[in-house]
Amino acid sequence: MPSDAQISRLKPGRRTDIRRENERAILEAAEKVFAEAGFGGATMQLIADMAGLPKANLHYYFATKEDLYRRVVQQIFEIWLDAASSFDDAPGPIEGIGAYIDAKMDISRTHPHGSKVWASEVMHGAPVIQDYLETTLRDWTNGRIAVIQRWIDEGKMKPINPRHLLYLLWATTQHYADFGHQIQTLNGGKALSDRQWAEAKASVKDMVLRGIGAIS
Amino acid sequence: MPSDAQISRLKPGRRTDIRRENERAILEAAEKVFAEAGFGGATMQLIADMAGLPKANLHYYFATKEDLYRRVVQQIFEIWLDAASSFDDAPGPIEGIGAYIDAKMDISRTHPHGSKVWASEVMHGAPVIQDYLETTLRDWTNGRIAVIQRWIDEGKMKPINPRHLLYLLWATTQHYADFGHQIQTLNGGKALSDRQWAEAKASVKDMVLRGIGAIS
DNA sequence: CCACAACCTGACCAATCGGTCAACATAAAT
DNA sequence: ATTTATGTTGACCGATTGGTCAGGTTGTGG
Repeated sequence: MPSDAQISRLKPGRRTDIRRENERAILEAAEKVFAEAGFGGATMQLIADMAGLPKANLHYYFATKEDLYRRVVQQIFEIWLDAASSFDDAPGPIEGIGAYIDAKMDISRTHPHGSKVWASEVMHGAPVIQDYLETTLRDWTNGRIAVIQRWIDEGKMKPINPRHLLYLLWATTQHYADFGHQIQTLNGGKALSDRQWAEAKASVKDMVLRGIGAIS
Repeated sequence: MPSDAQISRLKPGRRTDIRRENERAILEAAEKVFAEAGFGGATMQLIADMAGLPKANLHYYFATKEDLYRRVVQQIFEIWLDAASSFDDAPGPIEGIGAYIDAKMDISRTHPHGSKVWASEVMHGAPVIQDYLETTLRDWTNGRIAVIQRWIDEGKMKPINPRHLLYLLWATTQHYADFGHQIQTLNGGKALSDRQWAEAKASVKDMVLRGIGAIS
């Protein structure tokens, strides 16, 4: 059940700002509601309440529930793609994969809702972002596999399967967002502290980098 | 959208068999529908159709949608707990964690729907299995952490953080079920073959066991 | 100041869904 | 054979939901 904390929403006078500000508030509320209730369980009324707008006003900015949902999914996808820059200009796996883990873990902490919406979307067969998987994500994946393979050829890491390394990285980093509730419960009901997050990041980096033979 | 392939359902004459067989067909259909549509998106009508029963008959065996859902979630949880036996009587991490990865990966292949339902349940804040997390799962987790710590103390693996190792194991193994659609898309739209599954299991075990210093 | 476009919203509607129920069918017990 | 408990089902209902719309308000360019 989504908490009923309302998303802050300013009321600027200028026309362009009104549109930008309302769309931002709606998207922020929608991300949270879709994450906590799923697409089918989410209601436009609840999103409207959390954004501090009447429901009819939502449909003025986003024609349908699907439109709104699609925007939320695209948002987290773009954030993840940006985080991939850490990968490119790195001299080796310690820097590249280490920075990628840092970036993905940071996103799991700052954007847990978006991560859950993405997970839910994929679990349901990616009905709205299938084309992204087949184009952008596939290209991105093949590019990183090539980079990892180069590091292997250069003897900077063991000859592991680059594809399954990527899956392990995605799975582990996103787990801290998608299964955050389970982790919190196993942490005595308390959210991970700054120190515990740092410990998590260090642990993941340590195990992964040793697992691929980049460190001993 | 769930595929409309109907669950096979026999029609035995004996009373006890009728109950058992119908409940089995309903649970099998429900697991698939809940996984593919989420709790909110699933409809009793669709589950009934897939089980080959009229909707009213569902409510004869399961009073409410929540009752049916709860049974599905408990089912996968028990399957996972059984898989943990691999952990206990192992002399060290190579055998124990290796066998655990094998078992969890096998479950991801044979019970992908159940895994997704569990993931969805946890992502939504575990509204129906919160008590399981706080009791059974917590006890189980603490028990395995103790086993791993013992292996560390005995010098059989590096002093990594046992809790985050468990999270990495859960995340990675379940990823092959929960994100199976994404993996399939990145595999040219084809489900992983037997050979590819074996490669996945070997890759995960290789990276993890080296990551914890159990192998070099 | 005026006119137009953008923005806002309460009331409403058709469709869908979880769940109920009364009537009926069948298998097992007596 | 008769009774009884269990299983089956179409029809139905109240509640909820996504989406619409007519009429109003507000900002902005001329």
